[in-house]
Amino acid sequence: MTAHEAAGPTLLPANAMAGRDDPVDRILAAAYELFSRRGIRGVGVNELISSSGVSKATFYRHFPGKNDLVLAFLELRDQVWTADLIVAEARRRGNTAEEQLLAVFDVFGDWFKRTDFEACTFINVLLEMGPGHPLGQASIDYLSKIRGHIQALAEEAGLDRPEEFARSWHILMKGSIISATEGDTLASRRARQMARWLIEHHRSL
Amino acid sequence: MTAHEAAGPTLLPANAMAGRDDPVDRILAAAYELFSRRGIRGVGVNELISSSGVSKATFYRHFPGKNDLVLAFLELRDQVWTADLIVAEARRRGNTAEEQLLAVFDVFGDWFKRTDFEACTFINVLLEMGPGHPLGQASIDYLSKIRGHIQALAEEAGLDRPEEFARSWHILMKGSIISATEGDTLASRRARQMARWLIEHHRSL
DNA sequence: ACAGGGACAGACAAGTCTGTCTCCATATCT
DNA sequence: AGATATGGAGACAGACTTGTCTGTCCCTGT
Repeated sequence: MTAHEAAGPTLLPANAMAGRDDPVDRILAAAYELFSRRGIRGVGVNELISSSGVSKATFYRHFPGKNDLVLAFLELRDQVWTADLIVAEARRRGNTAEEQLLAVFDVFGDWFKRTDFEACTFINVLLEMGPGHPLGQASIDYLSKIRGHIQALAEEAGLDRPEEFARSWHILMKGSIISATEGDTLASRRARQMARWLIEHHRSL
Repeated sequence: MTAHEAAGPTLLPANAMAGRDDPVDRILAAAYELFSRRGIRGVGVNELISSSGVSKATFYRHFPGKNDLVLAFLELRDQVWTADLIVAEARRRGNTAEEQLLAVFDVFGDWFKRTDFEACTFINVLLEMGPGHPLGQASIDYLSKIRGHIQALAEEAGLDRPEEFARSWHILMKGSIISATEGDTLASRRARQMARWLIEHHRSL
């Protein structure tokens, strides 16, 4: 076991991590790029290491297996895509909580138009591996985390039954993503319209 | 074997276990069973032939390659699942065209509760292979065929802008399927509620 | 009766995958 | 300086994958 944490604080000089690129970062960057675009089974370890300029031994020193890298990738995707790209951007675009909710589909609209649009990683992995697989389960957890963001916004907006609201809302999000993958770049507008009706019915009670 | 043909309306075609003589039928039956449950890349040719009791030479005599079998499987799935299990059943359950439209989500509700629920094959293959792959394109075609059924019902119901209606409706169908894959068996009810609002807004010209 | 086609069985080729291993260079710590 | 840890490059193993090929059997048409 690589036991180097037993030493005191900052026994490693600062230039050790400042000078070169961390191999873990390079691996994760390559994993994000390749897994997002071509799925899990569509990318092999050999391509992963050659694409990140890391040796195979180094790869397996930092990750016990491919599955562990996928788990790290999903975590990274949750931070980069879910939190920073979707939720934070939607909160930035709207003033009220309701506006921020609807802005999710405006962000989707821009996202759908991107040439490198690659659908939702968590849905992809869930369907690719199945709900029984550990990676499928992890994807389900991250999807429910997305639903948690929606539920939080619904509570801020004072909407009725926020958990049920978030589940219905999530149906619109996922459905529009699949439709966009089919080529319907206007799916975000259709989902946004239905989302507005959903808000109205959770407002009056 | 997986004993699930004993319970009620099975997802398998009636001749799945029957055509004991024709090798093509056996291959297609095994393909339907395995591809539906574990995806395309999750099932190899060797398992396919051993599961159907057909020799490898026989397999390749009838299908030039695995892709051709997948195309035949998608066609079979369109007939068995889309046409017979969903559309025909929904039309049977409702009296008016509007009732038949809403009945789609009632059929979904029963389908979601099945233990062998395996999500929508066309979505699975589309996300697994990508929109650029021939199999992904074929899946897109079959998905648009499903949308055609919805559009036809919308026209029978005299709804406004039936093509746009069908696209929005399809978002609800696909989104609820993903949610059901995550474990939300009540996704059909949520989608049905939103579907009702969609009908109302396409009724008033 | 006999020839031929279809099907079964399985070896085999060529390539893929994940994961382990060795060899060597380099950089830091004692 | 010597010891230790980390990195790159790549050979290697074993288990896959798709697809081809060689046999042997059986069933059917003439």
